[in-house]
Amino acid sequence: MRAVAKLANVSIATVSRTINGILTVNDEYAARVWKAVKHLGYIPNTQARALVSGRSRLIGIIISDITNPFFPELIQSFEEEAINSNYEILIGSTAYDSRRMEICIDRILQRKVEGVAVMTFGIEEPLLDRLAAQNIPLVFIDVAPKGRAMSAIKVDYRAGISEAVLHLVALGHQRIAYIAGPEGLHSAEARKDAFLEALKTSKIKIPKSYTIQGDHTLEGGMAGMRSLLRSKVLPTAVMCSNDMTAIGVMHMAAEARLRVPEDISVIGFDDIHIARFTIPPLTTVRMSCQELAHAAFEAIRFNLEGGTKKKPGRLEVKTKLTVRRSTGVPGNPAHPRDLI
Amino acid sequence: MRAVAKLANVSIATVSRTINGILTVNDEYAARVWKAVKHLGYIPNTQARALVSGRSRLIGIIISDITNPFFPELIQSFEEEAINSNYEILIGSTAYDSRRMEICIDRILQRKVEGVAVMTFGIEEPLLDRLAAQNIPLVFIDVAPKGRAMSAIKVDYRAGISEAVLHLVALGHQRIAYIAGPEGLHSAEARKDAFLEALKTSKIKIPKSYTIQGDHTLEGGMAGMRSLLRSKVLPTAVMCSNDMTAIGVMHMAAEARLRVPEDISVIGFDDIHIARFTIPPLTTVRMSCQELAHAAFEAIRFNLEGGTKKKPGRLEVKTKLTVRRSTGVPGNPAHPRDLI
DNA sequence: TTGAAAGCGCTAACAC
DNA sequence: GTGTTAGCGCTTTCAA
Repeated sequence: MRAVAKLANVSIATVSRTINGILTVNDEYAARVWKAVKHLGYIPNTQARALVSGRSRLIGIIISDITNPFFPELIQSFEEEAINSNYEILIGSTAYDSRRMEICIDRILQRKVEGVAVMTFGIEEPLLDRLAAQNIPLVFIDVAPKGRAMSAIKVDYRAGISEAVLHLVALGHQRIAYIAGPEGLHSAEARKDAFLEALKTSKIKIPKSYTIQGDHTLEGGMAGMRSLLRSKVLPTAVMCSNDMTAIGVMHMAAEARLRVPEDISVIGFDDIHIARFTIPPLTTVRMSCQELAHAAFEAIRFNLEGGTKKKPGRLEVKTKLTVRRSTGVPGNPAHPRDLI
Repeated sequence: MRAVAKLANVSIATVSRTINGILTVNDEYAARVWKAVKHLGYIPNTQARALVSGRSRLIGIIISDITNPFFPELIQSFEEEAINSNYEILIGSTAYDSRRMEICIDRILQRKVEGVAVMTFGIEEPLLDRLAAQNIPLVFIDVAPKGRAMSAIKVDYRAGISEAVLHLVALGHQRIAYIAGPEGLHSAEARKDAFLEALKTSKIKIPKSYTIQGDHTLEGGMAGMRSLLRSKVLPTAVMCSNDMTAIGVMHMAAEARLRVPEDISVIGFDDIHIARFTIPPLTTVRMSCQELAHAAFEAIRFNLEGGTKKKPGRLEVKTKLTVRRSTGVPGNPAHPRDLI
C-alpha cells in the first residue's frame, strides 16, 4: 500500500480512500491510484482491514453434516446471499460431534465473525452462551433461544406434511409409518409433530412400532426400514424426516424385494436435488433452500445493520408436497419373512 | 489481552508466550495467566495474530461444485487433515463459473492463504499466474503446471478403470459405451484415456457414438443415456466418468424401461457414499477421498514447511473396482424405439 | 480535499 | 525468564 502511495505520489490515506470508494477523492488522484494498484498488482490485506475497522465481514453458518446433500445446497444459497451483500461465509460442520462443535465456536469467536446462522441441532447451551456473550447475532431454525439479537426462522412444516399425509390417505393408505430424525434436533421433532398431528386430523391410528427413531442418514433410513420389516403387519407407506432417510428406506425395501410404490409407498422431506433421480423418483415435501438461506441471511443482516434497514419480511419458509413416483395405491405386499 | 496481563500481573509479552505455549515461561506466571484468561473469557484475535506473524494458517481448497457429493466428502477429509496440523481451510466453490473462480482467487489472495489445493478443472492461466505470483504453494490433481512450489497428485486411473473394463468383458460385454466428464477437466480426460486404452488392450472396438460428452452431473448422465438410447444398436454396458453421471444414467434407463443390469450394465467412478444405496447398488471405481486429501495436504505442507520435513511419500492415489449389482451378464435389451 | 499520525491486537526482537 | 517496544497493513480521526 505504501508502494502504491509512492507510485501514485499521494498519501496512503488517499489510497485507502480511493480503494474504499470514498467520494471525496479528486478524480485525477484516484486515477493515479488505480493505475498504481493495477501496475503493482496490489491486493488489500483483509486481516489488517478487519483488525483496524473491527468488521470482519464474515458470517458463520453452522451445519451438522456437510455430507448430507441438503447442506451443500443450503450453503450454496447462503453464500450467494452473502456475496451479494459483500460478506464472506465461514462454514462450520459439526458432524454431530460436540468436540467439533466446540472447535467451530472457537473459530467463529477467534475470527470475529459478525453473525451466525445455526442450521443444526441442539447446540449445547454453554456453547451458545459463549456466542451470546459476544453479542453476536444468531439465527436459528424453529427455535429462538432467549436473548437479544436472536431470531428464529419459522418453517411451516405442517403445510407440506399434512399435504403428504392427505395424499397418502387419498391413495388409500391407512398403515403409515414414520422414520424420524435425530433425537434432540428441533427441526426433526417439529416434522414428527406435524406428522402425528396430520394423522390425528385424518383420524388414522398407527401402532407404536410404526414411529421409528432415525438419524437423517442413509444408514439410518435403512435401519429404520429393516425394523419396520419385522412388524407383524407391514405398513403400506413410510414417511421420512428427510430425503436421505427415504433413500435408505427405498434401498432396504429393494433388498427385501418390496416394490416401491406397489408394495410400499415412500415419502421424503427436503427435496434435495437427487430426489428426482432416484428409482422411482421420490415423492417428497419440498423446503426451499433459497428461501431458508434468504430468510436466515436477512435476519442476521437486520440485527447487524440495525435500524437502518426495515425489518425483513416474515421469517417464514413454506413447505409443499412434490408428488413423484414413489407413492401409489397400496398393493399387496409379500410378507417380508420369506424375503430377507 | 492487556486486561489479561493486568489481571495476571504480568506483561502482555508473557501472556502471548503463555498462550503460544512457549516453554520459557515460569509455571507460576503461566498459571496466573491461564486463570486470568479463563476469568475474562479472553479469545485471541486471529486477524491480529496473522497480521503480525505473517502466517494466516489458512489453506485454500478450490472445488468445482459443492453440490456434487464427492466434494463434500473430499472437503471433510481435507479439513480433518488441516485441523490435525492446526490449519484452517477456506473453501472456494467455483460452480464452473469463471467469475466465481475469480472471486475465489481474490479471497485467497486477500486472506493471505498459505497454500491451495486445486481440485477442479482447467483454472484459467491468468488466474493461476496471480497465485503463482505470490509464490503460494499449489497442488493439483493430475497436472502440474510449470513453476516452483507446484505439485501434482498422480491418480492411477488405469488400475481401476482397466479392472472395470475387464470385469465387463469377463461378463461378456462387447458393446461398452462411455460418458465422459466436462471438456477441459484434466481428471476427466485422464479417465477417458484410461478407458480407451483398456478397450484397446481388450481388443474391443466401439462406434464413435458410444463415447459421449458429459458434465459430471445427474442431468448430464441422463442426457448421455438419452442419446445412447437413440443408437441403432444399444450398448450392453455404460461406463461413466463419475458416480453422479452413473446415477443419471440409471435414472434414464429406468425411464426407458431398461432394467439394470439385465438390459444394461452401469459402472460409475468415485464411489461416493450414496453409491451403495442406489437401486441396484452401483458398481464403481473407488478413489479414496482420504488418500487424495492426505496427499494434497502433505504436498502443500512440504512446500510450506520446506526442508524441515522429509519429502512426503509418493503422491499417488490408487483406484480400485468395487463390484456391486449394477453390472451383470448382458441380456436381451428391448429396442428402445418402442419404449421412449 | 488531502496528509500526518494514532492506533486496531498481537508477536518477536531486544534489553534487562 | 520477563518486560519494553517496534511494528504488521490498514482505517480514521484531526489539522491543514
